[in-house]
Amino acid sequence: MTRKKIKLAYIRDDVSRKVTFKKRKNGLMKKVKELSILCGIDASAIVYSQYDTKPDVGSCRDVARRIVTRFKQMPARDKSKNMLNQESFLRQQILKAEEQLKKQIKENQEKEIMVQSMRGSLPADWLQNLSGTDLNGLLLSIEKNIEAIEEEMQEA
Amino acid sequence: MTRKKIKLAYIRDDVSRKVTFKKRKNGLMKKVKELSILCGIDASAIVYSQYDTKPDVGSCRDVARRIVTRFKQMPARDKSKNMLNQESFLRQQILKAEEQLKKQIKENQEKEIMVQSMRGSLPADWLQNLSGTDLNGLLLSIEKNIEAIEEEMQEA
DNA sequence: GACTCTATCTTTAGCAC
DNA sequence: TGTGCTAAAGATAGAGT
Repeated sequence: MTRKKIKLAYIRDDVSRKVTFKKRKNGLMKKVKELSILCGIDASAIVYSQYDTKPDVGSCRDVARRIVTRFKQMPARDKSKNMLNQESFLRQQILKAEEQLKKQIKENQEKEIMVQSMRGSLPADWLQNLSGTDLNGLLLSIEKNIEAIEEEMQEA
Repeated sequence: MTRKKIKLAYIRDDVSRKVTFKKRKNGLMKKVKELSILCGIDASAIVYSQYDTKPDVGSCRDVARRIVTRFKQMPARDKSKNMLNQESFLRQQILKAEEQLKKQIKENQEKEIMVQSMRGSLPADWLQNLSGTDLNGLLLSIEKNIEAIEEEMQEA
């Protein structure tokens, strides 16, 4: 039995790539969950792949559980007090965020067109996975990567 | 030296929580990168925390590199052909996604109000971290968790 | 394919500086 | 705060079922 370490490079063999993907995706989601619990923070991982129809999002149920637990533990009067104070503040913040979001989408039109073009070089099976819901996440990840992509294009 | 295993629970001690956070965040980002490279897929992790002003996003430069590499390797005629075909298709998809996004935001107003209220039970330092940019991500993560939160609330 | 097993590799908790 | 160390805990590659 040779259980050696593998090189950090694209796995050519289809079977072992898929097996590795499944194992490591599980491992990653576990790590996300652990980090979230241990440090009391919100963390999530998003994995787009040919192997799943939808992008797999490791969000942590325990985050929700923690929020609700704290809410239940609060005395009733503090609950309503807190609710009212925070609500107006957060309402404004969310409205502001929505405006920014729309503005950002508009401003990114040109960039998106460029990215769309580049996506022409992706495997066809990737494109088949693009459903309406997937695309929101796709836009997010493209946005995150867009600076790196632009740098790479400079060198071309 | 006692290097024992730790329980999977919130670390009370401020110092060791922060140290653990830093170490594990690095580990997580490394894992994301490895999965992405080994399996040729797009993966990213988002970590919101008190320790960083902005949410830390582990997107993979190598994803961008791979896209551009494939693009450069393509014969010129295929490039333009591919660009045109994909562009119109993806343009439509993106427009559709934008509409859905706006609609979704509107529909989620009620849910958001409930979540805002629940956020009243969060530590004050979380709230201080809410900048305009953070909120987009926050909305995303709340959206991901909202079903879990609602289930928890049923039991309350 | 989806499990199990386990030798080996990798991550990290607890310290020390 | 940051960096380094190391033993133990944990993840996983390869193989078998």
